[in-house]
This record gives sequence, structure tokens and C-alpha cells, in this order.
Amino acid sequence: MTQRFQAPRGTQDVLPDMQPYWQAVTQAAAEIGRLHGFQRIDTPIFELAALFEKGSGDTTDVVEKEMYVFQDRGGEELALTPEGTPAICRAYLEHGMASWPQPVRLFTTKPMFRYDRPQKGRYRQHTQVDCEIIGSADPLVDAEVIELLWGLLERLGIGNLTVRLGSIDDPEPRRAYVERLKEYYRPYLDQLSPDSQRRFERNPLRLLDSKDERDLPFKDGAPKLIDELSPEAQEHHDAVTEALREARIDYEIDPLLVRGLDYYNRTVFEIVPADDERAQGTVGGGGRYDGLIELLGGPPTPAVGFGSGIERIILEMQRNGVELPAGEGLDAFIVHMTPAARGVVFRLAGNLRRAGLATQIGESGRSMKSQMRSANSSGARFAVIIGEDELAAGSAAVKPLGGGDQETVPLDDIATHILERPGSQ
RNA sequence: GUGGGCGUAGCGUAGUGGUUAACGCGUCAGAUUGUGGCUCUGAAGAUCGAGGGUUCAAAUCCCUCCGUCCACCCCA
Repeated sequence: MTQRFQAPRGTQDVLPDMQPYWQAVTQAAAEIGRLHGFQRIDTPIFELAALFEKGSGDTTDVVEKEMYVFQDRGGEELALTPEGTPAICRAYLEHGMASWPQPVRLFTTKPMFRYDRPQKGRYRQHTQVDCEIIGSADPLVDAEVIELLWGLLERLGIGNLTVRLGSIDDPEPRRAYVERLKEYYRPYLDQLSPDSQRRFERNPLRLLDSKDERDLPFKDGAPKLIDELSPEAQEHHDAVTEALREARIDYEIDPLLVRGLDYYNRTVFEIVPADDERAQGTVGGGGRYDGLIELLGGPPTPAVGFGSGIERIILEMQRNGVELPAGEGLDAFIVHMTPAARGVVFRLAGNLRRAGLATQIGESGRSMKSQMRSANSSGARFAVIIGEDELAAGSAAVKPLGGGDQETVPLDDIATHILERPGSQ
């Protein structure tokens, strides 16, 4: 029995009718990046697994449960990139970008891989727009990457967005806070949901965003990190929010915002559709990661960045009613009535294409009616018809498919004839 | 990783135990023989997601698997 192949679970084909959306997003990202002085970088699709174990944190879900890890034939432990930031930081160090003018602004769009259970807006292979500013501790650049992502989404026609903003302070004060948080929860430990009991050990910050009923009664009384930031982090945070207000960006402080990667400090943010209840609605998120470069063996280097999922952006565009037309049609569709015309037709098509006209030839074996139908559904502006008479005369009947009179034109003049009519590029 | 809904031609659907599984869109072809769109006619296209079971009889009932969607978890 023959096997029916399907795209692997959690992956998808991007068919021609969706390509305009992808193009819109990638072009807009490149353009917004340019406006902010970013340069494009491309890094490999796989890296040493250790890069993410060290960089993203080996107890994070992304690394521990979701990473596609494999050994190559030389025994090297590799991983399909689950997230972009460590790869870019690796490249920053590997190519000595510390000696470029600082800060270094880099962006990319590339596929990410996570072995996760797929649902709408969540895929095993997804594509991220990734922007990073490396080498600046200025709160203004925190605000700038938020503004950049905001502007990108706005340009793509997505409205009704909210920035969720938080600060998770620097590592030292955060450790002290986590201790206070655990002290608070410890007496209630056996009343918490099983999930939260695990969180208590693994990731106490997450205790606060539990949705489990059993955990809710304890939430209000718990200390909030954002309320007791260190003076430095508080000042930084205030500067970020002030800049966002200047930029007229709608943000709300989310005291419980936690991100899934270990390297963040101070600013963390997400951009979500304000009117969407879905769990997978977050279109982008990021934050500051001042410790990461050093963790990867470089000098202490402050940095901020974000990742944004293109599939989710497109979902949002569609939810916002953004409709993009299919790609441009043909300029000419050549209809020929006899296989004897094949040679002439093939050469003509080449000439038209060299003149910059998108040209397609009807199927040799098919009837004229059939080829005219194809010409019509191709969206071509002109049908170029070569029957017995035209073949003998070295000309063709050029018929505008949008309406208008058909004219007989010598083969050598067809390109100019079409280029002279309106609608040519 | 946990729980639930769904799975019938390329797409959207009808059919809930009983003759060769129906319709719309799409595809291909034809409508007195050299001209598209509209209309009409016809054809191709489905081992009813896969495998197993119950039954004289299964798209329809049961089990397993796969896929998809939703929630949890997590994240973009």
C-alpha cells in the first residue's frame, strides 16, 4: 500500500495564495529595520546544542522539552534553532562585533523549531522576525525595539494592540525577591495546584500567573517584583515608560509578566491583540538581556531584542481584515492553434520576456477555446493568437483581454505593441 | 506532556446500520469545425483519515493509531 505523505506534524506549506502576506511581512520588516538603522544578519538553522543549553537556560521548557536535538555523523550534538537571540550573540562574539561601532543593530527572519503540541498559532516550525541591539544599556533602546515592533505591526494593518510591559530587575535583587516570594508561599504549599507546586521549585516567578482556581486566593497577597525594584532598575523602567508615552504607544504594566528564557533582566515585554482571548495571541515578545553575551564567554555587554512570529502576525492581519491581492498576472498569453507553430511561439515568448513582459505559452495540444480559457484565467492582459494564417504571415492577433479591439501585429513588433498599451510596467 | 471536539473527491458540505455515497465550487472537455469571461451539457475525481472489531449488512456502532481544532502547559 502506498503511503500518503503529509507535511510533518506542526509544519505547514505556504501556498501561492499566502505568499503576498509573507512578502508583505518580510518587506515591511526590512523597511522598518532600515528606518531604525538595523542591518540584516543570517545565521545557520542549526547550532551546537550547548549554545542554547547555556544561553537560553537548560531548565527552560524551550531547551529542556522542546528542542530538536540530533547528533551528526561526526558525533556533534546539534540543535535546530529554537530561538534566535543566542545565535546572534554567538555571531557577535565570533566576528568580533564588539569592535564595530556600538551598539550593533541586527535583524533577521528565520525559521525556529520547537517540539511542542501544535495548535492555532503554535507550530513546530515557525518563522520569527528577530531584532537585537547589542552594546547599549540605554533605556531608550529598550523603548526603541518596542516601538520598532509596534510600528511594524501598525504598518501591516494590525490595530488594537497592547504592549504588556514589565521589569524583572537584575539577577541579584531578583534572587532576593524570589526568596521573599517563596517565604510567602511556603505555608500554603500543600494547598496549591500540582502545577504550582512544581513551579515553587522550578520557576517561582510563574506562581503568580497561574490560572488555577486553587492558586487564586493567594495571588493578591503575594509580593510583586515590579513593586520592589532596585533603584537602578526602577529608574531604567521609568525611562522606558516615559519614552513609550512620548511615542504614543499604548502600554500597560503587567506586574506578573514573566518570560520563558533565563537571560532576561529588567525590561520584558509582549505585544498582544487587545481584543483577543486566545492563548496563542502574543505576536511578539522580548526584553533586555545584559548578561547573555558574558555568559557565552564575551565581555559584559548590555543588549535588548525581541522575536515576533510571522505566522501569528499573518493570522492577526487576517483577523483585522487585511486583504492582499494575489501576485501580478501575466502580460501576454500566447495561443497557438497548431503544433507546427511551436518553434515560432517559443522564440516569441523568449523575446517578450527579454522585453520584460511576463509571458506564458498555451498547451500545444489543446484547442483554441481551451487555450483562450487558460489565457483568461491566467489574468493575462493580452492574448497573442497565432493561427495558420498568422503563422504564414509572420504576425499574430493581439487581443486585449480586458476588452477592446484585436489587432494584427508583425511578430517583431508585438513587444513594443504591448509595452505601448496602458498597464505595462 | 494532560483533557475535550472534529476527520466524507482539490475546497466547502449532505448523507447516523440496508441497493452502484449525493450536491456546490474548482479541474478537464464539448455546445455545426479561428477567439476567453456568462450560460448549458458531459467527464474525471472518494479504497468515507488509517488499522482492527461488532453485524447477514458499517461513512454510520466499538477500540487503537494518525491528523486537525480548542483548552491547560508553554511560547512567537
